[in-house]
Amino acid sequence: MTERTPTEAARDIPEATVARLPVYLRALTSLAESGTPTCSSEELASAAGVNSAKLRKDLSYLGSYGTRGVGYDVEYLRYQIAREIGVTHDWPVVIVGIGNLGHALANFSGFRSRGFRVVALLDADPGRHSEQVAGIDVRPFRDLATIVAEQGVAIGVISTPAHAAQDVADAMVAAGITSILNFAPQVLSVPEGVDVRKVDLSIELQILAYHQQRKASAVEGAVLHAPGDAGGADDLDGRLEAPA
Amino acid sequence: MTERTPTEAARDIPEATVARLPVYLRALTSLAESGTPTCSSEELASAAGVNSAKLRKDLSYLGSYGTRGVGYDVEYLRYQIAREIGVTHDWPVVIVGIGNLGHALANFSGFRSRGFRVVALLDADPGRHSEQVAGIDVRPFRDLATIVAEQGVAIGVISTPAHAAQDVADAMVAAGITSILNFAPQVLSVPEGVDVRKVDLSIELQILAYHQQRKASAVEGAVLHAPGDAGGADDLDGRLEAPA
DNA sequence: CTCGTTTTGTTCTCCCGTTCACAAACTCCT
DNA sequence: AGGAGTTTGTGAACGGGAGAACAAAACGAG
Repeated sequence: MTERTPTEAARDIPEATVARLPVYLRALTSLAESGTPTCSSEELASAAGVNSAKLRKDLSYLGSYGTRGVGYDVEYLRYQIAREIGVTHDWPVVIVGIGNLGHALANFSGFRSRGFRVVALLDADPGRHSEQVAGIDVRPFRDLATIVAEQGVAIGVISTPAHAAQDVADAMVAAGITSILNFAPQVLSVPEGVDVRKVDLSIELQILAYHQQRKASAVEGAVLHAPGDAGGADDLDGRLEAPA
Repeated sequence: MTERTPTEAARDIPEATVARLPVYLRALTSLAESGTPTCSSEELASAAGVNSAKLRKDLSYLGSYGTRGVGYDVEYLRYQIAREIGVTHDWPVVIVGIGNLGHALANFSGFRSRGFRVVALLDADPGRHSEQVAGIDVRPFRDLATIVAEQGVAIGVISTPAHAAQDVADAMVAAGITSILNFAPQVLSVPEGVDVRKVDLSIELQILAYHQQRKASAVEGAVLHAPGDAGGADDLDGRLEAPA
């Protein structure tokens, strides 16, 4: 790996590893707060809820930041991970769609403390433009392009109802945003080069329900529910909207 | 495998497939609403944002519900998937931690419309017990066991601050809940047989930030930021809490 | 200085998931 | 009835990630 400079880091970190780095970061932060100066891969792994072999392999993609026979320096490793995933920068973020979820997101302290700064809250509904949420004025959605350009925003959060999400995404892309976090239950189509991550509350519950159903039927051995409810699909109204 | 009954379905559906079934379900619901009677794997795949080969393979785990040369009957397939993941049942759910996020979750119409019924909102703070959220009274956290037993609750949602999450999880497990959806930024330890899924808002943003950082440095070729900010870790205050 | 202990970093193997490619099966048209 | 055109379902190749296992490296005791 031939000595890489601090700014240009390892070329290819596996996606699965990238997804775990923030977890390690949090565990390290917690260790640092409790005054622990160093930790072994075993300790850190258990704090992060993963296998220690996996942890060591993940960290090895970043470089050799540990000391054999000793472990990892908590502060040092924390900084290395933070730098790698970019939370030492300041990331301006816009949130579009200030319903219940948008409210919660705007107030979420976890964003601020991780280097994410909410620079604007946008909503298409003029009725909301008088509000202030988390000390930030709610502004008209059409101001998006201006704000993005002025503040150099690269990351946008969508917390609108599903039917509005694609339009918002299009506007974000047009304004120059290249990373989108989508909370609306809607598949977004975006051009090449734009990253979208989706968080879908009801999907997570449905996955749990699937496993729960299996656990239940494994136990009771298919005793209870009558199978023949052919009209069972009717209780699906099918509507799924993010909070208004 | 030798004619399985409706209730006890295919034995082993891959986890990755399970996670996509709700997406297919939503796409099918949308197609049904627009009056489409049948669809090809290509159409459904594009509506769901996946590859058509993957879609067909996923569906093949459920059975042969399509017709070669024709496609899938939208209503029929929708019901089959709904039954498979269990959303034809009614799932009572409790939400613990009625802060900003808990509010948003309680109001989220996507839960109700998918067969999830919020039977109780719980919070440890007595100050909230006078409130009503989404037409449901907020009740004391200590009522958890009673409610779970009376209503047959199997699924619990945690939207408390991180420091309370483990205690809540323990109480849920003790009360008989075996599926937990955790929004608190905290690794939960639970006994064998209990499923936990976590949704972590700030982790998603950090993953985006990582890729964004790489995009940026790929473009500007490491021109701008001065590397030598050794104190860079300081702007991480490290606190991460769910909305109070 | 040397040996034993601890813990990292890495290699190797296995498994899961994705994708390709094609045969089987169905419809429609003549 | 038969053939052309479609579309599903699946076998097989491929790639990436998980976990075990071990060699390399650091520390400490004597």
